[in-house]
Amino acid sequence: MSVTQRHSKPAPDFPRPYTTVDVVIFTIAQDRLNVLLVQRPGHEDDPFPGLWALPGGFVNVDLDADLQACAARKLKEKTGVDSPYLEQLGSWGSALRDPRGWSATHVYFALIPAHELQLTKGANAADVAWFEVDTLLARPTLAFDHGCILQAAVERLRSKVEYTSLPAFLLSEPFTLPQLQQVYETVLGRNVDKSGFRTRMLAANFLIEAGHVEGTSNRPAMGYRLADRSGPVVFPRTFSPRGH
Amino acid sequence: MSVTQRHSKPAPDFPRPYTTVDVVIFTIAQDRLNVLLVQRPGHEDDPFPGLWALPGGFVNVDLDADLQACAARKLKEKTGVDSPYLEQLGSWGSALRDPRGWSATHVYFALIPAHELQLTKGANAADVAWFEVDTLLARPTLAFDHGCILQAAVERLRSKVEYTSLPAFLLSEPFTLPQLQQVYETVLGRNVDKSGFRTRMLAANFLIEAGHVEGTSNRPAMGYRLADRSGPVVFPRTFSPRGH
DNA sequence: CTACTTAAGTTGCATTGAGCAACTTAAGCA
DNA sequence: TGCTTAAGTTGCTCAATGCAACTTAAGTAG
Repeated sequence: MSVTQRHSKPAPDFPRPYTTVDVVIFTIAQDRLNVLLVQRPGHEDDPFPGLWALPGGFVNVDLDADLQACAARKLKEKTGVDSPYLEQLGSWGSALRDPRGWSATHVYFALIPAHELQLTKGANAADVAWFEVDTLLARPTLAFDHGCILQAAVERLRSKVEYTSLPAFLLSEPFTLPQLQQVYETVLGRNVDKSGFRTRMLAANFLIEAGHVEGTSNRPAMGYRLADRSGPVVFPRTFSPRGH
Repeated sequence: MSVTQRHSKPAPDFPRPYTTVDVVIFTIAQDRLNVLLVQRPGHEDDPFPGLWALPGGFVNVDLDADLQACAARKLKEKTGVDSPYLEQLGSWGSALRDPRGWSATHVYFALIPAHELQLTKGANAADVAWFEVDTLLARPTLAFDHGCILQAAVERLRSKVEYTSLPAFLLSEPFTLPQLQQVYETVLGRNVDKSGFRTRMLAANFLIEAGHVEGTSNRPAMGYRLADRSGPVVFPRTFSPRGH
């Protein structure tokens, strides 16, 4: 089915920029923040041949009802994941970012639990891989302006982690408070106090107890699920208000 | 001069959505938050004839080096203001938001000091006017999805006001701390404590003393300028962390 | 069966910033 | 000279954080 419609009077026919959507897909693996990248085809006349890039592509006016749906489609194509946390990051558009001409990309970022996906055997599965974010930021050699975009995404994620429950979307349910704390510390890049952390999380009232989870060889921890998977809760204060 | 360039191999020629930029321009007038709107032409075959809309329009690939420059151009055309605070809000794109076809708009929001502009005698000056934000939000009858966009802009502004120095960009320099507090209270829609407010503002270290400002008939207040007009500072805590 | 280890979870205290309210200061004006 | 007004300060209470020590519940080894 098509989502296009009959036009009324067409708009004045300026040359139109390319319209694309890219997705910054984060996960945690081995206590590191990782991002999914796709290798561009090696043909000489493609832009940035062989370089790694964020998954994305042109908006398809026949398939995509809106930008968010387009981002969800691209995410599903690359990861098989269906409805993760998906938030708009912003848009980047200029005359020079794509050698083929004026283009604007609408960027979303997604959080998916580690191990919740198998990189699909579909279309171009071989060209898809996880990369450690810190490594990428140290030597950004991505296609287009995707290095800048990744940096902006990481900054947004780090800043929201200071005062929201976002990191919970990086864990599969049920998860324990120590696991959640570990994710916070990984993303923030510093340790947080255990007792304060627990007080805040439980006071924010977004966790539902889900029975004990067996540990390896010590006291079992309480498991939790999210009361509402549609979005994070906002804490009244940031972590470490005194500035670390 | 043109900002376009010679294409390398053209991209696969999908039908391209329309690409537009809209600007939500805020100011304070009579202790109310106001936004600038433009009345659409009355021709029957234009979309939303006669309705009020956010200022904006199609990206011009020959004039606009990038999206932010396009927003700055549109702002200058409507207000004559040159370099106010300008921040990207996000993008809205779908098959149905414009009856002419699939379109995506990149939205910016601007803060300009009250009285710093004269609505230009230029092009369509007669069709430009300020509207009280609270009134508009109560009965949203704007063109396209501009009602939703305005609501998102107000939410973003209110939320950032809780923990940044953004409201300072709504005042012309030099301004006093009581004036700044008044702007905070207007945007937040509630009163804040005087002594706490002053402590926070001065501790954040973004204000530079600029001599006393004469009052009407009472103790004169210290005037201040911004140390850095490129962006707001972020406070370590929000206002009223105990939740009002 | 008991003691040791590990990690989960709790408790107690000093510190700090917010909230509130009263107070002092510096101007104009009658 | 004293009143009015608004700017700016001071002091107290309260609650959340930061830090550190403590208790609890499991597995495991002798």
